[in-house]
Amino acid sequence: MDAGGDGGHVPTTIQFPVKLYSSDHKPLNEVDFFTDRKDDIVLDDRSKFEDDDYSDLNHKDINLEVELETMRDENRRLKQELDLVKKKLRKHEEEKRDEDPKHANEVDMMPMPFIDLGMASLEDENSRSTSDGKSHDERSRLQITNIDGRDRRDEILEHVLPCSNKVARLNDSKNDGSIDQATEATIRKARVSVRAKSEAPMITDGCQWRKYGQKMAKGNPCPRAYYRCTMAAGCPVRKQVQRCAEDRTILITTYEGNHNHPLPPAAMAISSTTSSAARMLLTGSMPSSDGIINSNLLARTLFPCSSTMATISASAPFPTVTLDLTQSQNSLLPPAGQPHNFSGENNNTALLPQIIGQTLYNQSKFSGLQLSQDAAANGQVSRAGLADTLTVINNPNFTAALAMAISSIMSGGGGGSGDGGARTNAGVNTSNGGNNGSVNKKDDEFCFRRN
DNA sequence: CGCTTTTGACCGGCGC
DNA sequence: GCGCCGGTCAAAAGCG
Repeated sequence: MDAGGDGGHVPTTIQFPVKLYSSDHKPLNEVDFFTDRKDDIVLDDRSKFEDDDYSDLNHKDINLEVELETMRDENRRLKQELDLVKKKLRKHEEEKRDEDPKHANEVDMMPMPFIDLGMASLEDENSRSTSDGKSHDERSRLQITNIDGRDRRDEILEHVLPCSNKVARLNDSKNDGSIDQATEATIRKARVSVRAKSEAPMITDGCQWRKYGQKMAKGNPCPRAYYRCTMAAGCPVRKQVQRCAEDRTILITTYEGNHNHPLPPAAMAISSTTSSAARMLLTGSMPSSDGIINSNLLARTLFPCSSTMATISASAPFPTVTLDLTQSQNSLLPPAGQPHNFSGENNNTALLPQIIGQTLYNQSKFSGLQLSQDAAANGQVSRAGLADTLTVINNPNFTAALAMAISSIMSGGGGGSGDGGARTNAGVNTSNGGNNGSVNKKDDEFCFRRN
């Protein structure tokens, strides 16, 4: 995300709502995705496309059919892979339970092999909370490599890094740990941007920052300030702060990187959220431009109760998640002139953790499957949405990342009450990348906004 | 005096 | 190769 892109993109909204049904017309959210029925998912497009309509399918439609079929094949393959992994996991779990009953629930909590989710603070927490003394990172690697006795990291990596052609594939890095480094490098490039109305020069997010630079960015009369985390020596986390060009009351804070030190609870929520979002952005993608769509699905999955909030730019080299709090400012943010405080130290505090916690809480209840009730009500469908959905739910990293995100929020005190209403307008917005004379043409943004 | 901020210079990536 | 641009560095200045 860059200044120009932040500064007033007005995305064109194209809706791709979708409701999924299994082959026996059972709503998909009631379907066990980890059964064979997953392959039988069909799109309930009857409300939109009558049979006669298919005769009018143009080449794009046909291409979509081909893509969809390809996607189904891929899903079958992934499912078989997943089944195999599940069997191995069960076996592993049983063996582990036999060995040491106190580990009995460990696999349940992390039901799939997953890449290091890498939030330093969470790793710290995990390492503290586990009795075997292994860090989360260590255990992740063990799971990846020991599930069936062979190294599966390449396969998993295929799910993690497909969205960026510029990220080196690590075919030669099976045994030296460089996968983690490369993944981390990619993750570091992923950014999370928070848009919030504020008269204060900087939002209070619980961390200590030192300003190390300021630049005028093209297309924005407001300077962009660069900050580095100073809570620990060598902490790689940086953030950029800039006012929106079109509405200077909007403060845009862009975070990049993962802290290498424990965080205070105040900073924990936003840090883990940005990290989780960034990782989900990267993990929920496909090898083509469709990856962007998947990322959007993640956005509306991750933030089901606030479709105006989540914006994801998945394009390389800096995929970016934007949390737009300006839409809900009246109820969520303190009055103009007061610094925003996400630290949970006063009455209106923990706002961001609350938002995120609530959305993740909702997500945890709906498992990411009840994606578009509104869409179904409107009778709108999308084949791209189907492929999109199938890929995401087939991605082991999705669940793992989601679980980690949820656990991070819960442990960070941002659980939120949750309204249970995972409603979302599954609108996929596309901007032309020229948002307000965009500085960075590399970011093609796909946004969600309530119409 | 030590820390932070400011600000011009420098560097690397990218497009033409 | 050149220019543009974003990002970073580091010396100087400011501040408590």
